[in-house]
Amino acid sequence: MDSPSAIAALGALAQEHRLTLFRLLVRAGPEGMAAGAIADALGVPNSSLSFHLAQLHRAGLVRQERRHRSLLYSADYDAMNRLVAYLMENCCGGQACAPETACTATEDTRRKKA
Amino acid sequence: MDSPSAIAALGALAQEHRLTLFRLLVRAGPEGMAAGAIADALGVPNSSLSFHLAQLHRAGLVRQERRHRSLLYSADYDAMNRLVAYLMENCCGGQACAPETACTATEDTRRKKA
DNA sequence: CTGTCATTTCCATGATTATCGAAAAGAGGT
DNA sequence: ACCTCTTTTCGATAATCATGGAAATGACAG
Repeated sequence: MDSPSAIAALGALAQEHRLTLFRLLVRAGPEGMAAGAIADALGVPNSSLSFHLAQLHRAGLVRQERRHRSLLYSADYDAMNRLVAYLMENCCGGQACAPETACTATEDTRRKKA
Repeated sequence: MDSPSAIAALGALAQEHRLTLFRLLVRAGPEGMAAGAIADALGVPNSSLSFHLAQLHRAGLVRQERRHRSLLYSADYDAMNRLVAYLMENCCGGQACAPETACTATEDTRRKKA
């Protein structure tokens, strides 16, 4: 993870609707949710939601996949973990701290479920 | 951690200088750094740096403490950990994932060092 | 090929944010 | 009380971002 990517990701999350949306997708798991279902859940107009989804997608935090007529969006756990690791990098000069823990729903888990 | 606090924290970090600054303080450890030393390290004018430090402070990510004539700023590891936990909350519906790891330089560590 | 459903793009408006020089404010030391 | 060092506030400018209705796009079923 480099600085511009981290800034893009943090900026994408630093907005009421997008933060709610991302956390919704984190809870939803690797299967994700359709754009319409998300719009219903958040009570946000379609055009606004599309804008926010695009922001999260460009920031690399969210994946897009077509299923029938819908677009399924899902949280990218790897990206989230990389972002967290970047924030905590060399914490305390690397002496006392070594977090490195992450959400375990990686690509492998996803393939199993799918 | 509630949503407005998380948005404030994420927004504070979503800026080139502030992200660099926060990571600098994370590396610096619980002792922190003086505002002037930070300005030198980042090559940012004093007035700009003060603005960014205030943003991080209002977002609760950074602590302020006077030492002689200088103001020492240090990263608030607890706040960082709470933010990360908020992001990953109920990951995958709480089934496969339970990260919960954090930087260990908490207040106790700080008191020991000080 | 046509109709329909799901989603995105366009566009104008209003709101927030970053920048940095100059001046003010706060804290010690003497 | 005064001087000096450190940091913050002020203020104007430029840039970026959020919003939502209307129109366009893309995908599938019949």
